[in-house]
Amino acid sequence: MSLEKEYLDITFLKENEFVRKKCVKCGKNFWTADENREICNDPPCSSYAFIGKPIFKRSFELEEMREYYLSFFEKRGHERINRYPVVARWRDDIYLTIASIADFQPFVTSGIAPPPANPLTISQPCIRLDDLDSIGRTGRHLTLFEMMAHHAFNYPQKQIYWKNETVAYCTELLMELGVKKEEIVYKEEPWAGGGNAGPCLEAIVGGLELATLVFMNLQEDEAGDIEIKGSRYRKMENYIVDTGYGLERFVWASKGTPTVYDAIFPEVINLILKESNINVDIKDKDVAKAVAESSKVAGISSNLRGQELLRLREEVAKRIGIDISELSSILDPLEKIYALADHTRCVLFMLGDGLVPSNSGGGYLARLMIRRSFRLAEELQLSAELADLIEAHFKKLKFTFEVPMETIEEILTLEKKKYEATIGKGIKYVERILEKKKGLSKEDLVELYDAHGITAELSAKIAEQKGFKVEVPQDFYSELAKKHSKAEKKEEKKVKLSGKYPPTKKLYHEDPKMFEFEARVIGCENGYLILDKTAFYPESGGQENDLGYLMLDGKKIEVFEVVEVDGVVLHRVGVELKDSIDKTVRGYIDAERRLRLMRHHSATHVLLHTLQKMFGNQVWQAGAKKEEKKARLDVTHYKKLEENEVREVERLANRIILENKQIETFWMDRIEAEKKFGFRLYQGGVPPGKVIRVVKVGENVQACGGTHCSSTGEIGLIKILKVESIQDGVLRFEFAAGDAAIDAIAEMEAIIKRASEVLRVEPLQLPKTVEKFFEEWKEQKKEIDKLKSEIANLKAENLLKDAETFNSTKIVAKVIDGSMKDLIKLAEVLVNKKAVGCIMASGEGKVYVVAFSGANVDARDILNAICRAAKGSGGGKRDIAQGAVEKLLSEDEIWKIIYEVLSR
RNA sequence: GGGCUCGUAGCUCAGCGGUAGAGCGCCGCCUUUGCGAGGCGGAGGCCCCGGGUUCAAAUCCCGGCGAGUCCA
Repeated sequence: MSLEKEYLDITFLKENEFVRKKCVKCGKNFWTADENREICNDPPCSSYAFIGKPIFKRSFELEEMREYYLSFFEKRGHERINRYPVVARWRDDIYLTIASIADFQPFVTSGIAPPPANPLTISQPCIRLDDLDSIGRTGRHLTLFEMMAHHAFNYPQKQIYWKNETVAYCTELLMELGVKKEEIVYKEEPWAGGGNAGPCLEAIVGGLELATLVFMNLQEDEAGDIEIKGSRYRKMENYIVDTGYGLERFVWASKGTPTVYDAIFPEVINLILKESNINVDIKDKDVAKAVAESSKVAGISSNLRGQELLRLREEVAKRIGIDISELSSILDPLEKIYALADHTRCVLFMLGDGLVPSNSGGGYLARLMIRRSFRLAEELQLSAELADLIEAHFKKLKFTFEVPMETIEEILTLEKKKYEATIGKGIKYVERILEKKKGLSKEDLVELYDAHGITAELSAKIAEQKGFKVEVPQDFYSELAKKHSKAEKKEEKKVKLSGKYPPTKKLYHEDPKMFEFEARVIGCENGYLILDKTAFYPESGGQENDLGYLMLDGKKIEVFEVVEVDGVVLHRVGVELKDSIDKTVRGYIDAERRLRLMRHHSATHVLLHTLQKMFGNQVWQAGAKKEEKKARLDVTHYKKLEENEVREVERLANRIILENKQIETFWMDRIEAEKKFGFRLYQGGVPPGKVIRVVKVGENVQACGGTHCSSTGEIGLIKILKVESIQDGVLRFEFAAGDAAIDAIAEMEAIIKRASEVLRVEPLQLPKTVEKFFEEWKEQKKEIDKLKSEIANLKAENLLKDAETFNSTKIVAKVIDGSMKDLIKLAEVLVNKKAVGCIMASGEGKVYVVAFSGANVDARDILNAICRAAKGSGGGKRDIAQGAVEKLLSEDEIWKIIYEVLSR
């Protein structure tokens, strides 16, 4: 089955003289009200017609256009929704918000949770980093763009609107903006992404795709009967209107500027021009023409890398009749300016929404963009700081961000320091390789980039400055890709249930201090017992599961593990109890353990709140675990804490405990909760469902399914045990609360006590004493070394006195007491005195041998001869060789062997 | 989340199974009216930690800790 017929029932198109045609160039279907149109108008079938000739009746600034759009749909019954953050914290499959529909995946689109409004309209800032190389070059690519959208979520029992209305709205909007009906083309292009798919119409005007109207009604299913782009899909029960109108493109189309960049942030472009050493006048007619032609040509090309880019330039040069090198001298710097203007806007949203730069995870994407910006700024010899550009964007955009400009500036300052350190180190490294190898191989370039962050281009530049010719190979980046292609993904193991069970009633939510309960057995599978209700807390939200036992028919059954699968709580008992179904059991929970876990859970909320209060909104929970003995909390933050800051955190957290604030838990409509408390609710991830459980600890509010104390006083105290950075930008706090804190402190005390007992000093004197001992130990070691050298000298003199002479060389053959080190020291002295010989010493169950030669014989030959005679092995260098043997030889025997070697 | 690189003197690093090194910095002496510089000498090392292999480990292998970097 195909999607072909999906387009035929859009009566609006037929009623408004739109007819379906097949593009004579690409062969794809499109709808047009222009009876003479033969091509779909989508590049490459045609090229931009709006540059220099705006397609709307007036020009719009970003905020005007956004407001125009949102109020257009508001007037037509849509509720306006505030934007979501660009950091997609409610998703575990993507780091960044890539589309407006991403706001509502997966719970709203799958029907588990209702949408915040229906229908709704939104202008959602989105970040896409897949076309990084194209940014600035194509005139249309942006890393950050706003996707204006209206969405309608239809369910079998409740339909809002579907294809007809959607196409009608789009047509009305465009016509209201001054586009003639005949200029609009709706191109059929099936859409797929994120596990969903559906028919889609692309709205194209003047060769520019302005909007995408997706009718999402399919979901991925191997057994599905519809195939799109290689995957199989089946119909969904609910169906969703997912539209995407490119705000920046609308503004571009309204202005008809050479590039989208000129249309949306001319202020920043001008600022860069002013602060850099580029003397290209973008207002100059020839320059504008070159840029406009470049955009047009790029508009009809999809792939823009390497060779393709060169061909694009040739084409542009031919069209406007200038030399390609002249064209490049205009476009090269301009493209960098555009890219920098784009990148800094993206960085503003990333950091503003609380992303902390890091060397891995989502934070890496922020660092990637920041470093690219630094590189561009360097190439443009920009005198302004990145923060200046970001502030210019900030002032223009008038958006509100969670993280203030001062913090963004501080982060950028730190990032610059790190970047400069990396480059500085890298340059030295390149120079060292050049020194050694007199050139750079492809492998060197790959390693320099992969392990040291030095781009191949920079390496080549440094090499050139040192007088070496290095070419960056064409397949450089594919070589890299090869290195990285090995990644594998682990499947999370989940218990599979064969039967169907109703969701378990969770008694632990009703009363977190219920440690005994009665319930009915409703199932038993693979050693897991299923009850109709339970007070056993299953492992979730980083809180470990409860332990305890069940009483069934007077027998005690231990519960080893508790897990939750799709709302059903499973008690692992390790035995099959098929005949227990419908029987009543009584459950007993290990109360001490649960209380400790509860204290740790509440303490985690207190600690997180304290950190956010102290360090700002970029602090987000990045993971947490609550165990019986201790808990840990990972948070994002851009710098390491000083010892006194850790103390302060501990002090403030404990103050909240002293204030004995109330801890409330309640269920709340998720939309209402989001509106009231914002996305900061979702520190520990996003729970599914229409209503969510909210935990309020003092001022701190979080969505959380865990068990909690009833007031902060019950936590007792919080003791921070350790703060470490598990990766750049993520701090891990290990701490203990209540009893566990007392235990942890006692443990530390015991260690100190033991140490002070050994050293026989008061704990207060420990640091001083240890330092003193360490210093003394080092000094004594040096003294021993010195004495040993002196002894070696004396011994050597004695040995030489007694030594026999052979061919005017002193021969030493001796058995002494001493360690391997002593023997080698002695050998060193004797070699300097031009002696030849071999010394043996027995120790630790084996016999050490050292042979040495200060004359015309190889010490290794002597050693080998000894080893053969005394059963052993060894090796070394020409003047000193050492080894170990089984048998201690007599001095006569040694002498004889040396004599034999010398006589050869 | 996955991969890679690196932890040696105060700093920058070399050594990569067999005697722990260089440059800069530091200290002393000589030279110089002084500064700069030069000459001679010297101090300064748990070779990140723990285990293994080996006659022998800074060096090889495994684990940990720390730093850096690339990719998704």
